[in-house]
Amino acid sequence: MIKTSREVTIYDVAKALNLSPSTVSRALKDHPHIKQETKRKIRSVAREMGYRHNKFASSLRLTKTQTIGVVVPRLNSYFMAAAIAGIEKITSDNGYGLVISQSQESARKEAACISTLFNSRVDGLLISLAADTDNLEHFNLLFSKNIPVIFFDRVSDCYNCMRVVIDNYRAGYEATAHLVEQGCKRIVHLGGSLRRNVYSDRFAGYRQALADNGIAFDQRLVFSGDMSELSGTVTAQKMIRMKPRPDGIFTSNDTSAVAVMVELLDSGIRIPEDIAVAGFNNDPISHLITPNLTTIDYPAREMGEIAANALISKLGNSESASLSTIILRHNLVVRSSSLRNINNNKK
Amino acid sequence: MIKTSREVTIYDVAKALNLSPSTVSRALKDHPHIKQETKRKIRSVAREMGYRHNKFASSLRLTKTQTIGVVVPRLNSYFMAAAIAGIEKITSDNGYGLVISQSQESARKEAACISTLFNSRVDGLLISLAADTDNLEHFNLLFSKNIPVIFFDRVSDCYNCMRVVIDNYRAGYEATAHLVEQGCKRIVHLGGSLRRNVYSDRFAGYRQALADNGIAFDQRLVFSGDMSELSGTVTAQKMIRMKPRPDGIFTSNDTSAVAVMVELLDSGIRIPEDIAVAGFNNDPISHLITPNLTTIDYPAREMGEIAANALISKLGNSESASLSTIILRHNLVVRSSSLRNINNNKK
DNA sequence: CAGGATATTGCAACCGATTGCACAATTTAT
DNA sequence: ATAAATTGTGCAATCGGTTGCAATATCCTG
Repeated sequence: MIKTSREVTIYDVAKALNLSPSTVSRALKDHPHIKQETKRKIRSVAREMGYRHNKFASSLRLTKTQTIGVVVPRLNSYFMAAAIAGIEKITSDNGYGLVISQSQESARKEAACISTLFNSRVDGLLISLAADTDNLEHFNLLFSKNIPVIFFDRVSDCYNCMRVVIDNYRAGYEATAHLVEQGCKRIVHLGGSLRRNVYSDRFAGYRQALADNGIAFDQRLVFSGDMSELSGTVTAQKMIRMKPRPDGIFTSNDTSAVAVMVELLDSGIRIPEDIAVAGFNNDPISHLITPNLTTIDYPAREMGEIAANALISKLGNSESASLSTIILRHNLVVRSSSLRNINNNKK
Repeated sequence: MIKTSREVTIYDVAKALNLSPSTVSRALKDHPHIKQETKRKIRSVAREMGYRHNKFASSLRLTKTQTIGVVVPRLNSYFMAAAIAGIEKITSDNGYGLVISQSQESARKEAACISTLFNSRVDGLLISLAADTDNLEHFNLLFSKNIPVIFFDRVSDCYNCMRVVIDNYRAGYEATAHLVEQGCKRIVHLGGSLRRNVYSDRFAGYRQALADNGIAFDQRLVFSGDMSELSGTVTAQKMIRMKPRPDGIFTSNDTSAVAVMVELLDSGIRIPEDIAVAGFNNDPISHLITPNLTTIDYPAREMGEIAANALISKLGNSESASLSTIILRHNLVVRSSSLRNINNNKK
C-alpha cells in the first residue's frame, strides 16, 4: 500500500499558525489588507509544510482558469513550432497556462479538442483551422459563453472574431509574378484545401498574377493535395509527364516544394532552367536544399505573439476595441530555385 | 454589459426532471445503478439545457484530473512532433487529456513547467529532459506525492523511474563502425551536452567503435554544441581548416548533419569521397538533401505510444510491475552521404 | 400475499480556495 | 481619555460534482 500523503491545504497552514484560512488565502496572493509580517510568516510556514496552490479549487470558485487553449492542425511543422513558441512566451509572461492540442487536420477531431478545452474551462482559445473544417458550429459553445476565440493563420470569416493573418493573396501574387518575371509561361500551382483561406487566397493571388501578365489560366495546371511530401512527389511526377511541360511551379508550402524539387532533379530536370520552383513558409529546409528554394517568409513566432497578446488583452477588458483582423508583413525570398540568370543581372 | 449566461449544472438538470443531483451525476457517467430510461431522459434533457461537465468540480472532488503532463525540450523537431503524436493517440484513446509544455532546453524553465503541471494536478508526467538539467530535485514534488513520472528519449538515472529509450550506445557504435568500414580514419564527432544520456551514450559508442577498430581516439576531433544548424555549420568550418583534414563525421542529429553537409559542399569538399557523413534521427530532410544522408532511424511515434501506455497502466494499478527501462529497436540507414563505392559493391 | 432480494434514487458531507461583510485591533484626531 | 478612522482578521457561504450509506421501490419465490 502506497502512502499517499494527503494534500496540504490553506486550512492546514492556517491551523499551524492559529489563523483563519481567509487570512492565509489573502496572504498568499499578496492581498493588501494583510500585515506584512503576517504574510511573511504565512509564506514561510506554507513553504515548509509543502503547501501547493490547488488550481481546481481556485478555478471552481472563480470560474476562471488562467488557462488558454490552443488548437492547431499539426505540431510537426516549423511554422507551428515557432508560432507556439511565440504564444507560449506571451502567455507565460502574463501568468497564463497553456493547453495545446492537435486537430490532425480533421474537423471531427477539432470539435473534440474544442469540447475538451471547453470542459476544462479555458479562458480563451487560439486556433488555426483544420483542413476540412467547413463551418464553425463546434464553436458555438464558446461563443454562447462569450469565451474569446482568436484565429491565426488558418482563419475563417466569422462575425466579430479576431483574426491574425498575412496577406496570402498578395504573397501568392508576388510569388507567381516573380516566376513570370523569370520567364515562366506555364506555371503549375499546388495548393491545399480551398476551404482554408491560406490556400484559397494564395490560389487567387496566383490567378490574378497570371491574368495581370496576360497568361491564360489553365485548370490543368492546378493541383490540390494535403501539402505533404507525398503530394509534392506526386505532383512532380504528373508535371514530368505533361505534354507541353510546365516551366514553373508555385506550391503552397516548402515541404511539398522540396519534394517536388527532389523528384524533378531525379528525373534530370534542371531547376530553375527547365522548371523554376517557389514554395511558401521559409522553413529551414529551404536554404539547405540545393538549389536553395525561393519562398515566402512569414513571421510565425510574431504571429503567435500577436495572437496571444490580443487574446490576453481581450480577457482583461471585455470591451477591448474590436480590431477584427491583423495583417502581418510577409516577404518574398528569392533564391536560386527560381532565379534565372538570363536577363536578370541586377535588373 | 455582456450577459454571461450562468453555468448549467447537474443541479439545474436535476431540478428540471425533479430528480436529485446524485442521480444525474450517476446517469451522466453511466453508473449501473441508474435505470436505463432515467439515463436516457437525463442525458437528453442535459443536452437540451446545454449542460457541460465541469472538470474542476470533478477534479477537486476526485483529486484526479484525467490529465497527463508532457514536458519536452522543444517542439520544433520531427522527432518530438512524432513522439507527441504517439502520446496523444494513446492518451486520448484512454480518455486522458494532455498538457504539453516546453522547457526550451533550460533546467530552470523545466522546473517551472513541472511546478505548473504539478499545481494543475496532472495525474502523471511524461518527460524528455532539457539539455542542462543536471539533477532531479525539481521532481521531488512529484515523487513525494507518488505521481508517476516516465522519462523518454532523454532520460536520467533515477531510482524506481520508468524510462523508454533506444540503445544510443549501440547506435553510436554502429554509425561510427560504418564510417570506419567505409574507410574513414579521422572521424569527427559532434554531440550535445554530455549530461544527456542520448549524447553521452552515442559518444561512448563512437569511442568504442574507434577502439575496436584500432583507431586512436583524438579529443581534437570531438565537438560539442547545441545541435542546431549553426553548430553544424561552425563544426564544418573547423573541419575544413584542420591540418590533416578529417575524412568522416558522425553527428548526433540530422539538423546539424545537414548543416555540416551544406557547408562542406559549399567549400568544394566532396561527400562522401572526401568526407563521409552520418547523422541521427532519420528526419525527413535526410532523404531530401543531396546526397542523401546516412542516419539512425529511431521509432519516435512508437516511443511516445509506449511511454504513454506505460504511464496509463501505472495509473491504473498502482502496483504495476516496475519494468524500469524499455529499450526500442533502432536501425542504421545507410545512404549516399557515407557510401563509398570503392570496395563496397554488395560486399 | 408475505417477506426478503434486488433495483433505483436521495441525503448530505465532502474536495480547497475565495470573498463580502462583520468584527476586532490599532492609530489618529479632538 | 474618548470618539473616529484605519488597518487587520475571521465567519460562513459558495463554486459543481461525487459517493457511502440509507431509504424507497420493484421483483421474485413459495
